[in-house]
Amino acid sequence: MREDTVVSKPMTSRSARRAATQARILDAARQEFGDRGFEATTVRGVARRAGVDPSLVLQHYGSKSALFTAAIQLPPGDPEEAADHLAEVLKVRAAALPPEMQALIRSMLTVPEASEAVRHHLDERIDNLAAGIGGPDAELRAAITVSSILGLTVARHFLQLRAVSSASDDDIVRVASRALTADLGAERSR
Amino acid sequence: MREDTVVSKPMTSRSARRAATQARILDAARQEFGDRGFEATTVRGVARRAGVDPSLVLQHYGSKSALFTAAIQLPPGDPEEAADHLAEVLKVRAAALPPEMQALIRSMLTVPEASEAVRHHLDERIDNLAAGIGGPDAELRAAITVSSILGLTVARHFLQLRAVSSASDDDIVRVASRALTADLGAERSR
DNA sequence: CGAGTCGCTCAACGAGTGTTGAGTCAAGTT
DNA sequence: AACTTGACTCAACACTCGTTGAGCGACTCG
Repeated sequence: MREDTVVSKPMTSRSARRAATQARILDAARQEFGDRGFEATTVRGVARRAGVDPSLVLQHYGSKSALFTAAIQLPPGDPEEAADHLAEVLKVRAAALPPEMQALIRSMLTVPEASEAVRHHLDERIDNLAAGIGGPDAELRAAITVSSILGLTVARHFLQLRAVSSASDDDIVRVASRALTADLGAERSR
Repeated sequence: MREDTVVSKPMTSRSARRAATQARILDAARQEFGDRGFEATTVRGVARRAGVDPSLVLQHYGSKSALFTAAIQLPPGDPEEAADHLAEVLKVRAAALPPEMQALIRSMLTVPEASEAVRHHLDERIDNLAAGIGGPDAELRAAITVSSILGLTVARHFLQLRAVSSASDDDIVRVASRALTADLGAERSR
């Protein structure tokens, strides 16, 4: 009910310490989910990585599923600022995806909740992009662009395809930007 | 089932019958792996779907992992004939992916063996496509094209993105072909 | 400084898993 | 017809999982 913003009590010892371990558990969960996926991740494994007893994990998050739900929450500001698809492409540059994003994508093919989250996330981006480009088949072309970025992300960060792993970051961004905007650009410049 | 046993063929009852149930088990395995992924698929579930005792599944295939290996084998002729990337795009048309392909893709993010199989499969296609288009960054551009097709496949058959699920098959093929060949086409028509 | 709160650990349960060896019974062989 | 083969089932093992309730012990507070 009430948030723990009690000024009279020292925040460093009790509540802060609990919040710290809670955050440590969440971090461990994101890494485990991101590395192994939902099914192969065990509560015991998360606890081990966090240096904590397995039961404590459930005292904090209730269940493995609830822990997963918490682990795949994306920071809210992130997707909005990237309304431009070019900025999306640039995200491929990062050597490693943000942990929550990696956890989300890793399980998107096997866990309905993750699948739905990715679907909504991408649908939103498609709408934003489609509104920007206009023209016939705007939504479909936006969907193709966004799907391509998804495929590129999977190929690079999860499958490690040779051609996209050996190439430099700059090359990927340059060539991918040109390829994915060749169709959209024609519409824009006229 | 009683009819089946009594009225069955007098030709080869022993080996042929065993081969038939082996094939039935494999089909059931492909569906289960394709629907749930490797981890969530149980030997008991496969056996139930095949109408067979769980232990028989392992008598035929040795282990769950070996069964998975058998289930994700792609027919050999298929990938060769699709050297042209345009034909690849057309594969998106199919309402449902071939069962072994679906099983393969479903687990590609969580099972190393599946991940490696997809990686090799796509690397091969990239090489074929790159050899065909030539020019600077040929391999990288081919990789982007192939990755885009992967993303489109995932978006359509696994995530069911609104824009690619609601659109007609023909529209997808038409718009996707144009988008993905816009960059390559310039090089071709030189 | 003693009482109590509370973050945390310990030990255990029940369910479900992959896997195995022995047993069953019809099909095939002599 | 008697015997053998082999496809298949039954029952069980060993293990890991998520989850739970009781208990410990350090820290907080009156």
